[in-house]
Amino acid sequence: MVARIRFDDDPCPVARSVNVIGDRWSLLIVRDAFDGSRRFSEFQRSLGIAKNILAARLRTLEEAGVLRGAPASEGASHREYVLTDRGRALFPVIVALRQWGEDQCFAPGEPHSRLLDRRTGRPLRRLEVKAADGQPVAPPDTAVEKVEDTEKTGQAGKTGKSGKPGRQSRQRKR
Amino acid sequence: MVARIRFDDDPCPVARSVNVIGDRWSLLIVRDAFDGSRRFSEFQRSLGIAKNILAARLRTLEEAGVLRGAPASEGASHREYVLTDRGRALFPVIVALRQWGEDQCFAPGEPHSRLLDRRTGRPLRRLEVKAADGQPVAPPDTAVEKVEDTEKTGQAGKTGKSGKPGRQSRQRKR
DNA sequence: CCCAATCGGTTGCATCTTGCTACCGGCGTG
DNA sequence: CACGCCGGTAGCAAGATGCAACCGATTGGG
Repeated sequence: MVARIRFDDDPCPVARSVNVIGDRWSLLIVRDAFDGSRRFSEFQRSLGIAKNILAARLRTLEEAGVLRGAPASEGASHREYVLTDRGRALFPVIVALRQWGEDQCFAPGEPHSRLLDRRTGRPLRRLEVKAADGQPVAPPDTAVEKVEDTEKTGQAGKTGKSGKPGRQSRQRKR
Repeated sequence: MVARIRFDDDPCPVARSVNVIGDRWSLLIVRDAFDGSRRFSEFQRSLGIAKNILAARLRTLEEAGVLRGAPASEGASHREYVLTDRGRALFPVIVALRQWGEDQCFAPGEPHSRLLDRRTGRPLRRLEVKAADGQPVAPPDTAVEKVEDTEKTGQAGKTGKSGKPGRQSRQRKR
C-alpha cells in the first residue's frame, strides 16, 4: 500500500485546500462551473477530459461539498452539477490563478480569454493582499503562526489509519 | 502513448496556471518557500514528500521559472531554492487557498496555522474580487470573454508534438 | 586521521492514477 | 424501429507517485 499521501489532518489550510482541489482537473471543472457549465457533456467537451475521469472528479467534488449534482428539473434524464456555497467561495482562488496566468504564462501580445465585469465590460481589478487595516502586504511582511501540535489532545486518531509516522521522514509543520 | 494532457496552448489563463502548479506538491513547495524554506532537506522534512518526487518538482518549478536553484553562498555544498519574481507573484494564489481552507476545511474551533501581518500580529484582510472601479464583484457579475480561435495565425505548432486533435472530444473553449 | 552523520540527490521497484477505447442502458425523434 | 445523444462503466496501457536502498561530497568529533 503506497497510497497517495493525504493532508486531511494537516494544520495548514493551504494543505487542506490542495487536498480537495489540488489536481489538474478539479480547478478547471470549478472554473467551468463558474462560467455556467452544468451538464456532464458540457464539462466533457469544454475540458477534453476522459469520461471516467470526469465522472470520478464530479463525484469527489460532490463529496467534498463543492458541487451538488441532482437530476435537472424534476424528472429530466440528465443530472446537473452546480456550485454550492462552498464551491462559490473558490471564486478568489480562480481569479488569482487567472491573473497569475495572464501575467506569467502568455507571450506578450498572445491572446487569451479574459474575465470581465458584466456591468462595464472592463477587466477586473487586480487582487491585492492587504492587512487588517487595508495596507498592502508583501510576502516578507507576513509570518505563519504555527499551531502547537495537539497530538495528544481531544481528537486522536480521527482517520483510523494513522499511528506510526511512516518510514521516510514524515513530520509536517505549519 | 497516452501521455498526460497539457494545456500549454490553452487560451485560458487558469488552465495555463494549473499546467504549472496544478499538482499536489508544487503549491505546497511554493507555500514553504514563502515561509522561508530554502534547502532541499527543509522542504523534505516540512512536506514529508519522497526525495525523488521533491527533486523532480524542484526541477520542474525551476524550469517554469518559479524557483531559482543555485549553490548557496559561493562554494557551499548545498543548493538553495528561492522564489523568483514569478514565484512571488503567486502570493495571492496561496493566500486565496489559505483563506478558503480556513473557512471550509476545518471543523469549528479546530486549530490551524494562520498567516499574520508582521507589523500588527493580526490576520490579513479577506481577499476581495473587485471591478475596475473598486466595486465588489460576485461570480454572476462576471463573464468570460472567449478569444477567437487563432488556429492558423502566426505561431503554429510551437510544441512540436501537436497536430492531430486527439480521438476523443478535444476542443477547449475559454 | 578516521569514523560517522548529514545533505542532496539517483535508481529500482511496487502501486496508484490517468487516458483512451469500447460498450451499455435510457431517452427523444424522425 | 433505427439512430443518435446523454451519462455513464469496464478494461486495459502508460505515466506518476511513494518507498527503500544506495551513493558521493561535506562536515564534525575524537
